[in-house]
Amino acid sequence: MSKPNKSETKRCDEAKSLPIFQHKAKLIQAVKDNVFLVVTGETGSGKTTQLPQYLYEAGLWKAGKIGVTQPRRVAAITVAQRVSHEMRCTLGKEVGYQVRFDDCTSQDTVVKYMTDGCLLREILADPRLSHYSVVILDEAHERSLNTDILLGLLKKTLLDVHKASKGRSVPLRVVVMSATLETGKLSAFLGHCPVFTIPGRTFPVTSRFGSAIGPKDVDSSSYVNEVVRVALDVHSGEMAGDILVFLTGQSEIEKACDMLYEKAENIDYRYDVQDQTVEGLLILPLYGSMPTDQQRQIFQPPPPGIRKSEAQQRAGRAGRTSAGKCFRIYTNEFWEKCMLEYTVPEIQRTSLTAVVLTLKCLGVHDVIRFPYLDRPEERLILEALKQLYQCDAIDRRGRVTQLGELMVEFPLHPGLTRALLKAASFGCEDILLPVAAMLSVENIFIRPGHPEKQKEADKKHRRLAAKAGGMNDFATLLSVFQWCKASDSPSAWCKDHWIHWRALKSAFSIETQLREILQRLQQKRDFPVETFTGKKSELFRRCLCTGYFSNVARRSVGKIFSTMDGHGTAVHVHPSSSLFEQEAELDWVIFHDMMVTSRVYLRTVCPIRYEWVKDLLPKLHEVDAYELSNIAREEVNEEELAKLESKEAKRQKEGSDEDMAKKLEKRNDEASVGDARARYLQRKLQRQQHTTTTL
DNA sequence: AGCATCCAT
Repeated sequence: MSKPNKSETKRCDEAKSLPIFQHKAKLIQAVKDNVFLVVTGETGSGKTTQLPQYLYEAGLWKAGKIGVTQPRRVAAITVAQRVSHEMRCTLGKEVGYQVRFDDCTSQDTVVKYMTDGCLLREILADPRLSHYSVVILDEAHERSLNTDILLGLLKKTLLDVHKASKGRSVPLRVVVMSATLETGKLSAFLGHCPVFTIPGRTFPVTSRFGSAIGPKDVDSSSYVNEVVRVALDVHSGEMAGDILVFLTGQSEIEKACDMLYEKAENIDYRYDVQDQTVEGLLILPLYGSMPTDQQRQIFQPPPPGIRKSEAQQRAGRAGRTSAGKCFRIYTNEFWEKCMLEYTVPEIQRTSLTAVVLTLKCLGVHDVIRFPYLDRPEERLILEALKQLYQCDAIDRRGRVTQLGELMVEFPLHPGLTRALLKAASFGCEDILLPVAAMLSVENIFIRPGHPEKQKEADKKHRRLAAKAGGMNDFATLLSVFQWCKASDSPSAWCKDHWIHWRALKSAFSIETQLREILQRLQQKRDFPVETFTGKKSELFRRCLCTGYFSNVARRSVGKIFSTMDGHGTAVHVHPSSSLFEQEAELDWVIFHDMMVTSRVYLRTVCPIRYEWVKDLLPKLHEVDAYELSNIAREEVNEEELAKLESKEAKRQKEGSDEDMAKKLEKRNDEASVGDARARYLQRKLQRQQHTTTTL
């Protein structure tokens, strides 16, 4: 008897003992009978691993692939591994996965796990998803931006029966899997589709609050210490059993592991980032191997932004095999006063520029009335539309331009893509590709907590910036990329210069990916080619200006800058910038992003000359954003439209010689008129939306 | 004079 056989049998028994197994036939029927189906069940009910297998066994794959999306890469990969194991096939054959930089699928793949972003990319190439028989959106309650967009797209495409049958012999089926809390809302959104609940066996969980973290400690960043302290208390004071600890990220997990190792070498622990409901899960078996129905214990730190709904869901994990206890490290008062009920969905708190371009490229022109599960503020949509117009991705009627069709191919913020394409048109993409990649990864500069080491790191970083020419943070990023890449030992180089090697490695992969996309697009006949006539030393910054001219700021008094986006926000150069303390020498700058902490800071900054943006700046204000979303033509009457057009003509006549800053101030009044109209339209839309969902 | 979330294409 060989070991693999034994474990396979065990795994098979495990699958049959899962709560979902008893509902197999009914589930398959429910998927077959409905275009939309919501499935809910506790973590561990087996819905993620088993449902796709049931659908496979039922033969759905013959009509097209069974696709399953996950909000996170690790989840997509590890679930695919497990399912291929359970189905006894090689990963990448019948069962595969696709995440960015890692496509483990083949011609034979019929059960495909992937990130939600990957499926969105696939829809761009094949809007009808003609290779799929069923798409399962998993973890919909997490409300990731891409899952929300997929939900809206699939609703829009499939609820329209006419469209659904067009170009497809078998209608696509959509299963949305979610935690119990969100199912009513999801069902209503999807035309009141049925909800299939997999009842889970759960045992009572008693929760108790801690004493260390109260309302005054909202910013407490050292909560890991408290977690470790409570873990050790539970370890020595409570009955035997497993302990689960929820932590916010990889670095917190590492920190906790280090501390535990220092304080209690005898504890056997491992961490596991495969769990789908948390970012990191630390498992501490207390006394060697445990019986399975041991009392389970959990405690929850208050990571910045954790919500009551998430905390409650996690506490439920303690009651999966027997009664359990949940130890929270924060006080009852903290729970009452500091924690929100739910997370604001990502779609309502992020820049929508890239998403709106994707929608437009998919033929969704009226992006304001797109069916959003939770509608983002109209202001955010209009802002995205304006930015797309400004970087030539859409024309003034809101139609995607040839350039926009090229831009959507890049996994970048459209402004950055615009700068890259400008450089490519001059044949100098080599200076922009690394910058685009470096701006796509997390901060590459390490800043240790230890004061001495911090000084040392800051010094090294300043030296790098100076060596790169100084006074241009974009150029610093380019140089760091090139130096590291050219080094004999890139990882040692990073260590020496206090640079995140992991971040740089991913910047290298991203640069390669961007280069490949660019090369593919350059084969096309309509790829823009231009000749640069200015000074060679200005080429780099001129390219950046093409993409970033909506991020222009001008120094007003002292170290205070004012943004030129019409808001006139007072901003400062971030202390990490090579332009910090050089403000007196500056006049106009462009910046990559703004960060709000004690002040509004500009991060990644570069000085420019006013002449470079002079002709571009009026574009920030000359257009009516409603028209960009195709709403003006349908909603505003003829008279209003005529008024708008004459106003626009007047603006264009104003010319650009007058002092830009003064002009922008003047427009604040005009903006308030626009706002009033925006509110009116918003109300009207809400009424319409209400009618749609209650139909 | 003073810097911080995480995930994803």
